[in-house]
Formats: sequence, structure tokens, C-alpha cells
Amino acid sequence: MNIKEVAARAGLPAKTIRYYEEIGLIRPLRGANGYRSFRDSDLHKLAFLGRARSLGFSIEECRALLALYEDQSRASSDVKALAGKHLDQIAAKIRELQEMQATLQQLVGACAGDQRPDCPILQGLADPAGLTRIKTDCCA
Amino acid sequence: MNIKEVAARAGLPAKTIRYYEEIGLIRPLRGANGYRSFRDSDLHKLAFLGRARSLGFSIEECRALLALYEDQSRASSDVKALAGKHLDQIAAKIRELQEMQATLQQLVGACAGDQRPDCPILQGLADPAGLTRIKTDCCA
DNA sequence: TCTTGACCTTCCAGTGACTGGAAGCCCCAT
DNA sequence: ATGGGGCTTCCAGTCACTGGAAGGTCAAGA
Repeated sequence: MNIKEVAARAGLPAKTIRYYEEIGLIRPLRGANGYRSFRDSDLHKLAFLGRARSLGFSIEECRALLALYEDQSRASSDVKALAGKHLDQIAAKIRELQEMQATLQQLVGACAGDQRPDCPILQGLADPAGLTRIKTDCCA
Repeated sequence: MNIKEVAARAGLPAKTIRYYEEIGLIRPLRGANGYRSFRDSDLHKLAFLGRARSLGFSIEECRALLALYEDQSRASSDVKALAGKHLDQIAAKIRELQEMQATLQQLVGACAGDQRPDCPILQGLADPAGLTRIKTDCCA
């Protein structure tokens, strides 16, 4: 299989596949012409990587997952620990974004959005006391 | 004010402040010795930037916000539109993370996490049908 | 006066995970 | 032989910093 076909099948850009080889995630064979020659096992690894990446695992986490996947004597507790740690990171990121969202929603909600220059959003950014005041008014 | 003091007051690393000058977000004066000399207005801008960044606005969005902040004849609708677009992005990101979270939670929940190699997490990553099956089992 | 140490400067390189593009083979069909 | 698509490598850019080296400046103490 040449790179274009494996890219289509794995659902990854060819560029990304070359990059994954460069950083040692896969090691496709090479034909006499220098072209990469992908086996089914390469395709499977790439699809695995694509799914792990789409779940937000970092490249290094993907490398560890792939190593566990290939290790027949792995303990599922190791996989679960890795995934659990990642879940914690996702949860933390969600909380962080929700805090941003809440603050910003209050500012946007307080802004008239008309032709006048007065703007609680800019006031909130310029002065955290103002921002707090809005919150206080809202929740009081 | 020298950079260290303004950094402490604005709550930003000195490195970041130099970077913000480099990309034209601020233009502090210079003393005869070549040191940056920050006015109160620079400090205010830096604090503004720090808050906007902490709400997830990109540097270019911050640049636009700062321009609106300085433009006395702005329309608050412009600010509200910018903030609203950013809120949409935040909401989209949260949804994306929640989808990852849901999928990963199902996989982690199905994994025994013991000394045996059998692992639904790896199976789910290796084979989306397996992943779907888990979901189906769960929701059926 | 000299020295020490904290502070300041610039410049260069690296992060993560790609992505775009240029220059140049290779292969197949016409 | 020519054209077009596919393949190769390498370099540069993204975003928002961050670390570190090399060197100038300043104020306080011996």
C-alpha cells in the first residue's frame, strides 16, 4: 500500500503519516523506488493512533498506548491508569472552559450590544472589581 | 516602572511582556540605559491582556479587544459580537471534550484494570466496531 | 574604588502536532 | 517523449510563549 491509500483508509493526512514515521510511531517498509510500503499492521496502527488522538491523547500517550497494545503480557491496569489520568485532564479542561464560559456569559449578558461605546465586557476586562461587581449584582 | 515590577503587578511573566511588545500589543518607553519604562497605561493594558487571555481569547482577539477598548467611538455591539463568537468557540470545545469524555468513560468503565492483558480500552481503540458494541451494550 | 549580585538587554532555540510549499524523482498512459 | 499524478525530502510556519546564553547596568556594601 502506498501512502495515499493508507491515508484514505486510516483517515489521516499523508503528511501526518510521514510525521508519525519521523517520530518513530510507525516503521513502514520501503520499496526499491524509495516509496513507503505499508502493511496491514501499519494501517492498523495508524487507525489506532487516529482514534487515540481523536480522544485527545497526546502523541507520547499514544506511543505508550501503542506499546501496551503490542505487549501481549501487559496488565489492563496499566492501560486503565493511563486512560484514567487522561480522563482527569479532560475533566480539568472542561471545568476550566466552563469557568471561562460562565464569566464571559455574564459579561456578554450585561452588554447592550448597541451603537453606544459603553461596554461591560471591556469594563470587566479592564477592571476585575467591575467584573466582580457584575457577578455580585447578578447573584445577589 | 521596570519590567519586574510591572510583571508582578500585572500578574504576567516578564518574558511574556517582552513578547507582547515584540508583537506590538504594547509600546513601553525606553530609559537612557535601554531599559523598558512602563507607564500606568502600559500596566493597565497588560492587566487587560492578562484577563482577556485568561478568558481564552487568542492574541489576535486580544489585539482587537484592546483596539476597541482604546477606541472611544466604538460600538458595544462590536465588542459583544467578538465575545459572542468566542463564547461559541468555547461551547464547541466543551462539547468536543465532553464527547471524548463520554467515550473514554465507557471504555474505562468496561476495563477490569487487573493483571490480565484483556482490555476493552485497547480493543476500542483498535476496532471502532468494538467501541460501538460497548456503547450499544451500554445503552441498549 | 572595587566587587558582588540582582536586574536588565538581545538573540536563538525549543515546545506540540502538525501543515504548506518548493524542488525534484518515479511511474504509467498516451 | 510528454504529461500528470504520486512519491520523496527538506525547510519554514503555526501559536503563545519559555528557557537559556551572553553581556550591559545599577545600587549596596567592604
